Amino acid sequence: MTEDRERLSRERVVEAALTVIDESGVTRCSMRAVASELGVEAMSLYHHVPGGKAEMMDGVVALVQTEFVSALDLTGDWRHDMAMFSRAYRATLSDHPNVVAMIAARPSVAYRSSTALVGPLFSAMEDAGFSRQDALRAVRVVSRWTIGFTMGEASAIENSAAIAEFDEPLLAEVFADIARGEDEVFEFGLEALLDGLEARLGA
Amino acid sequence: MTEDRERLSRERVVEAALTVIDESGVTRCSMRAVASELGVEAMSLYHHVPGGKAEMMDGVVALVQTEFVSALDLTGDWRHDMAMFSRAYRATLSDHPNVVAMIAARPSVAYRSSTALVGPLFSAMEDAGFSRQDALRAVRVVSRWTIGFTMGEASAIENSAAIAEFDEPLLAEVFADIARGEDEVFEFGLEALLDGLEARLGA
DNA sequence: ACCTGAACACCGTTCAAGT
DNA sequence: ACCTGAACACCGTTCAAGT
Repeated sequence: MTEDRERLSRERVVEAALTVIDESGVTRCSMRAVASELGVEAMSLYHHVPGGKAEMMDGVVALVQTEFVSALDLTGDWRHDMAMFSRAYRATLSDHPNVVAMIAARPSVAYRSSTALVGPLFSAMEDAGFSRQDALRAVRVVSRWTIGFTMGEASAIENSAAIAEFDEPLLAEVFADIARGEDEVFEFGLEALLDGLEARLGA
Repeated sequence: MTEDRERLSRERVVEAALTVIDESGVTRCSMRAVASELGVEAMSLYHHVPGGKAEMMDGVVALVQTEFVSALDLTGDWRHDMAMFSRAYRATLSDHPNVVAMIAARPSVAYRSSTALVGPLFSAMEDAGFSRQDALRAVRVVSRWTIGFTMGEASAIENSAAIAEFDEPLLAEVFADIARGEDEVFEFGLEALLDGLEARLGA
């Protein structure tokens, strides 16, 4: 009881929003629901998140992004670091599947929370011989590949109930492949992409 | 006036929803707004879209997907067809930027509307020497890469107002690169990915 | 300074009633 | 068969009022 009476803060509001999203989905994350999670009235939130719901949701994206970036342990080897970035990103997003779509829709918020990653990754790539421009492109390509992949993954798992009901044999095969698990396909795509990027080193 | 009195149908409801989404965004696409677009009351829609808003939104995804798939002109050369698929997908999604996130969140609906594409593409890849499993994986990897890329693109353009306000020099550079246009980065990523996939032909 | 009650203009959806 | 008015249980947000 006394814990609920703890002082409200921007941080606590955003954390409560993430909790609601993880447990009940983005749709259910209303100002009223977040307030109730904190044992408070909806209107109280606006004192700590003046921008309203939009700012609160941006805060959730930044929180998840920061969590993941600060846990990275970069080595300076571009290919290793890029793969680790992609795998760790996917792992974090798997912990918060309902946040993936929010991140995908807010690239500027996501980039803003990723300075600690982007800098060292650029350096590693330029040290390896990539041009500045190709390093920029590569980071963007791998980020989006990872988000795109994980987003499909989050939705596919959610929709697995629909998998069985295909009479079209090819689609049934596609969905059976999805049901088998995504790890192999993720590694397949990641390696293909990194191979393709590495080939650009010669040119 | 008389046009507005035209008989309602599932097709007209879904088309009206797409119009509202294209013009005003997903958020504004309420049952009431779609009904108003058709000169009708919200409750009338339920007679043609019994599943309510969810079914209507699924219908919008299927409509956009079908539009794009039926316009494809496949050649049987896997690399050419895969590139064309990705480019055409991106082009269609650029015409409906507000629909991208909806598609990304409904992979099963999207696949269901893509039979005409998936079949020939598999054949072309198997003819070229890919295993069935690698063909499956490749299609999924390229689909998701394209969706992930286009989704970031749609959001980045929307958020371009935020580009200028970076004091962090690296992020400013990233956003300047984004502002320069995405075509080059798209082609860079697509070619890298296809190169990586082609390399799997040897293994 | 921080929290809140009441109110406003919206939602999706149900259901009984109209034609 | 098709359309609709009224109603229900929700939204985000404002604003004046409380402490």
